[in-house]
Amino acid sequence: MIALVDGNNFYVSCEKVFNPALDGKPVVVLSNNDGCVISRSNEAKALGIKMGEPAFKRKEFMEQNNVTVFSSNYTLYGDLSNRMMKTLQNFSPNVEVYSIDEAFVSLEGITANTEDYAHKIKATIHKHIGIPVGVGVAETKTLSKIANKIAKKNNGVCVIDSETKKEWALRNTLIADVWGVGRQYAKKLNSIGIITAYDFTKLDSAWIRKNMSVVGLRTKEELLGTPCIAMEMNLQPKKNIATTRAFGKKLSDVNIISEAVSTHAVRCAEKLRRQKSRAQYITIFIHTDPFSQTEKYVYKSKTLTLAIASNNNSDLVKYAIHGLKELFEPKLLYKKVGVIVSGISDEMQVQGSLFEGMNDKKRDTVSIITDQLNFRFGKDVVKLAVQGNNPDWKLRQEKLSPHYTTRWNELLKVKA
DNA sequence: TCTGGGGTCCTAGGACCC
DNA sequence: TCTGGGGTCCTAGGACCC
Repeated sequence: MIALVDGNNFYVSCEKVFNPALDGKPVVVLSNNDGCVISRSNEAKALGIKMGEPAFKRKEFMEQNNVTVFSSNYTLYGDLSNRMMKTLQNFSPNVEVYSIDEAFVSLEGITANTEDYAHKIKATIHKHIGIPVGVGVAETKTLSKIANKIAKKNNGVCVIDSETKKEWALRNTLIADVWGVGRQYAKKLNSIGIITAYDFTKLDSAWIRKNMSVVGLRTKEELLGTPCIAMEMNLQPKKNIATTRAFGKKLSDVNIISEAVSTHAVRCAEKLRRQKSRAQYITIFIHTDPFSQTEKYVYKSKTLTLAIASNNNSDLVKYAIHGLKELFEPKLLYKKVGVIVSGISDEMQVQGSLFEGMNDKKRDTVSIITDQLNFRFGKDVVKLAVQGNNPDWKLRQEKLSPHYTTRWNELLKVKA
């Protein structure tokens, strides 16, 4: 059996850990740049605030209804997530961290009563981290996702361990809510009369193969109880790494945009070094405001091949700036730039270049020491001059909560 | 005025090889 | 006049996930 443990309204729940007075009140967390609503408390959902809604459209409504609003604080959520995953590892040696707020936990070899065990997991996470979770248990990942959804409507735990329960669960789950079935497939399936997960398990496999590829076929088998999606316990290195941000305000100055691009490139380099990889390609993209009524939308991108795969700051920045200069058109008002690195290989296995020799060890050392200093003293304490200091491209984060668990000077103060 | 930021996998079709 | 049969690699686009 596999348990899916999933934090309820995760980002909002993280904020509530340090603001217990918010319990029972409407709370939302916004995306970067305070753009869209990306996490809502149950009370906020009840008010009709939708996932992904632009915050500015709901500003007045949220003020009138005393909704507490937070900018996203990924440092905090990431830290609480790590703690949650560590706690889960006490329950099973086989934990797959699936996303920031959920994990699959293999219950293979656990002899305790499944229902009791699931309740114990839920209670322990709540006690240790302060986050409410739902636990869904079933034979396959796809079924445990369904169990988890049912759990959240009940007391937080749902175990599907018999044919009767399975059929009930499948009959009471819309096909659109099944893991692996998105909007497009749901529409197509509904149009031929497939409404529930149960209907889908009765659908002809050849039709599924033809219209939804092998991925759809796996979903059908998983719903029937045959595992097709394995547990993946080891963190796999990323095949693509991206750092992209919308600007705090629209920009047309290439020098300021260069600061943003080079900082994004450095972030990508840091992510590469963290997973001990190097990248062979770098893509730079830039675009204007896609929502603008008055200006035309312009999107451009450029992919460059590095002479030698690299993960050091100055290499990636050099290529990124080069790419930007090729894309940049004066007089346009830009809204966002991004850097994506790909062609990722192991740090230790680098193909040298016929013309440029091997990697420059000195520059790699500089990057490593920069990492150490920045980890100890704070992000970008040591940086390249081109990264600059102009605030215009930086995110809007007007409602940011403190970094309660990761910065000494932002620790919660308690009066006793 | 104000609309996020990451990822993965699969397939078809074209270009190429013998 | 007749024009096979087997592969691989790459890319763009489309679907999905959080």
